[in-house]
Amino acid sequence: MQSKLIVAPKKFYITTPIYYISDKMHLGHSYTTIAADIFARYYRMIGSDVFYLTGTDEHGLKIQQSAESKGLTPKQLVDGLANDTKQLWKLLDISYDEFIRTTDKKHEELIKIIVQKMFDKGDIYLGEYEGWYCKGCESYFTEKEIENGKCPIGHEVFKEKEKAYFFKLSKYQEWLLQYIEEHPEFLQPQTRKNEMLSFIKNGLDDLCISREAVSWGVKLPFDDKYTVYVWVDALFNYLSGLDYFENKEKYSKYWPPDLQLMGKEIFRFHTIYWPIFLKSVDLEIPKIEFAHGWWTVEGQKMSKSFGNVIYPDVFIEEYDLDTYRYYLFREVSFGEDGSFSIKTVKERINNELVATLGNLFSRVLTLAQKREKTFTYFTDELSEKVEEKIAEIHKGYTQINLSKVISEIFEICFLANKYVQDNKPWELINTDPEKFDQVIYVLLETLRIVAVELSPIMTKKYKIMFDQLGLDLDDKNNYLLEFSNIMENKKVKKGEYLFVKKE
RNA sequence: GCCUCGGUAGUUUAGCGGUUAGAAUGCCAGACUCAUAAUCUGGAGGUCGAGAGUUCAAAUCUCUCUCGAGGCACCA
Repeated sequence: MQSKLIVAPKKFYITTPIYYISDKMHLGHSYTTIAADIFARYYRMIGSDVFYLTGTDEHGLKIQQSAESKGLTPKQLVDGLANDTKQLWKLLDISYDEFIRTTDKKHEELIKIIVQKMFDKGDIYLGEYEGWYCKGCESYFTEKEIENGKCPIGHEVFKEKEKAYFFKLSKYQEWLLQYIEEHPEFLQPQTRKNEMLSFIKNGLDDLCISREAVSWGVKLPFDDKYTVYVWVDALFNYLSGLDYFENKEKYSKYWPPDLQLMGKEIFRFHTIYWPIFLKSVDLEIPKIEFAHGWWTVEGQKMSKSFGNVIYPDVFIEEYDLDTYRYYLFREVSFGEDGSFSIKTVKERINNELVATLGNLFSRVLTLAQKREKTFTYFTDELSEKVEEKIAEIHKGYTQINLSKVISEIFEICFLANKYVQDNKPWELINTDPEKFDQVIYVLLETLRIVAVELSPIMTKKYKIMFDQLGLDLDDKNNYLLEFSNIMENKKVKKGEYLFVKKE
């Protein structure tokens, strides 16, 4: 798409974290995944070469134990769960280009090569790990996890020492600080960046990257008594997902990631370990790491024990997918924590989706159909304002501000509603048919732009909008983001309501 | 304990040195009838957490206090 208002980057590589698949994916997982999907769809639409990667993290003790208790092999267990996850993403209309699993052969191979590289470089050394060990769980626990000398399941823990491999994080501390300083966009939002900076300045300890008790994982290439620490394994999915070793062309086209989205709980791994690991193996650092907030539900922390976990598939059955995708990014400012409540869901539906957006479509299409003809290109002050909004929406994407994107789209709807009110086309049709035609053209073209701007967010409804506007989904020109003559000679046909009220 | 961020109309919030502090929602009144009782206009509602300072000028910068949220590692 060639718009005079927008400059599209040549390529756009966006990622979500790989999700640990011991549980069913909930609101939180879908939040990150849909956010990435919106970006991917937008950049694809404006003409960037997009690669969108998501996937699952499938190694570790939890999986190992869970499989045992179910009488399955770990691989059998994760195959089923990965499949469930893919099904859910399909239901949510996630347009990922690649679904990487840490149990994929290409991933496991890559991890071995990477770890060997780090080792050869001298960044990994054999040392001694000391921690609280639980014999029952065959695992070490952190100070935080231990309560009264007991592990989370209640076994007694003991201080134990064992040989283990460490990565020299400390060696890269100064480099990382300088890198962050020289790349102000690297870590966002600012408040999370500050936290990371103070964390680094407190001094980085070397990181234990081997696990002796975990057999379900990638073996260390230089010592197969151990498997590799989960975060080394997990982070490099962003590289294996690009087929780093199999397809250099793909890698050189997309690397480094332009935007990596995640929840704030794993920001540290992405802002400290990740760039340092990449530096260790001489790879380019991603452009932006962005941490979004957490959702509470009706003011309460979302957790299984409260029984208030929101599952997207359940929500969608009651409402619909586009409402879900819309609500998540309308209700809270991206980056902040948010509160999910049915009351605000209904308010958003009734006030915004129905009254402002749906009704605007409805009234304009009715008016347009009063003259049984098509309309010719015209511009006026509304078309100018709409173009300003197109630029603002683009800015919203570049600033990683999806709330701005949505509110600017609604600004267009407000402007259009007012324009209808001011011009009184229902009178013009009798008093000044020529003016009527001009007003309707401007409105129809405005609706087209609204539909286009909504398409990354509302992956189903925009199709209905296109259909009613007489636009062809497959015609690339129809997605143009500037005020154009596309709506000339288009036969509009009013159909079903876009959204219906919820009581 | 140390560090970071925030406290703006009933509610959610934008603004982060310069015209009467914007918006959405809720409330009140009016207009309109193309439209999903939708839309548009107007109104009420803010000592911009408290205090002090810097400045010609502060919601916006500095300091103190206060309330709230978050971070302080190996989370398998």
